[in-house]
Amino acid sequence: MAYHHGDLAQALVDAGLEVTRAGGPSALTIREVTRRVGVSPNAAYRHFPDRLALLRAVSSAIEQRMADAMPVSPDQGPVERLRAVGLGYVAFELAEPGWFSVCFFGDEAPDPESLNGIPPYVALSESLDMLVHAGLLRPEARRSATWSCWSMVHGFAEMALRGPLHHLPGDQQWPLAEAAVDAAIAGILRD
Amino acid sequence: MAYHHGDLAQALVDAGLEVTRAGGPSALTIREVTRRVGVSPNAAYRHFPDRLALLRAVSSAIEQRMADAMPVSPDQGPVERLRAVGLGYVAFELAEPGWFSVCFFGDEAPDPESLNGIPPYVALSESLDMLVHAGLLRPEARRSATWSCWSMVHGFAEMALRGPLHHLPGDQQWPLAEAAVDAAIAGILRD
DNA sequence: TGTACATCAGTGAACGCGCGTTCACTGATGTAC
DNA sequence: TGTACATCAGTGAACGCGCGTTCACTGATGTAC
Repeated sequence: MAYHHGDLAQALVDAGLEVTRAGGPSALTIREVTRRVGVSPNAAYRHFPDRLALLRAVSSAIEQRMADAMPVSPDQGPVERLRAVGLGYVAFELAEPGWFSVCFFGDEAPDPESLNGIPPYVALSESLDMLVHAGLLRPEARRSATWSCWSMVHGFAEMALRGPLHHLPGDQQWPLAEAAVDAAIAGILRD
Repeated sequence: MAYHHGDLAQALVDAGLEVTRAGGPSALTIREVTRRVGVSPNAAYRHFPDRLALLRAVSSAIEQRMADAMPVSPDQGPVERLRAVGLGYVAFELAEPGWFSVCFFGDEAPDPESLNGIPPYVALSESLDMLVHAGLLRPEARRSATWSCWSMVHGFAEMALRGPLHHLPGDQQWPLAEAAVDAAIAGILRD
């Protein structure tokens, strides 16, 4: 209605969330996003210098939603907590594969420093700290355990989303996900 | 030299191997591949009905190379064998990420039946069978163990290739890969 | 063995697509006096 | 309070790109008699 949109930047990010939800990072194009908002393509350049800048803004918005979608209940033992974090990760990646790709496997990999701002990484870290504190995980195995756990859940989600488990219906995927998470946990615990 | 190329189909597949090696499945375009062979774009349509058909042919060629690159030595115990298979998988994916994406995570996921033609899957299967036979793996856990192991190695490779371990130099990645594979094995074995 | 002819395997030009981005512009908004 | 003017936030058209694919074609090859 107004010639000036009001908050076009936010509207573009919202549209970006829509398109990446279904199609991942490559689905975000300046033209499609502006089309959805009902604005000319180059209007976007008033708010973002180029496509990548818009994609980064969308990525940040997704990280926020990820945090909201993966709450941790505090009254759990360390093993149960780690299990919940792992299954939460798989569930979120299966539920929102497009958004997931944007954050972790888009055009640029997250660098080690920025990991602390990424909710599932923080949740994983805390769970492992609790395991060490409880004497269930050897301190010197703490670091590699991070990557073993993350590898397992992410690998499983990839199998289910784009890999050989893709053809399996969801209710048959889930028990396999649980088995994978349990195997990862059993594999890192102190003998 | 000859107007008729001789074996254009094979030449196109070879060029496809080149481009996908560096750029993965999306790097395979009719125009780029024909350009490399020095032939007009539509010459490809004499040999392949469309782009996807060519991509499939390239994918088959890669599977063959994968088999050659991952030999199994027969004089190993089942656990050592599984470990070697897992580390071989990680090593190949790290060495040839582009090719890897073509086979497992290209435009179409491999369906369950065709898995038996895929070398690393076969090697994994055999190792797990040996574990069951040796009494180290419960038979009813055999199926889920397949996916747990595969998830771990694939997930780790993704972490190292495109994920948060990307910035780590290779010699620091490898111990983490070994820890991940060992965790997967320990996690699936009979308690 | 020679030759007519079918077929095979290419060519060159073009179509239509969607993309990111730039250009010159204009109407709406806010602000200084 | 009114007004001149700067700035802001859009528009519409266009450029150049690479893509898959199709069209009508032509030179090379092989084969039947």
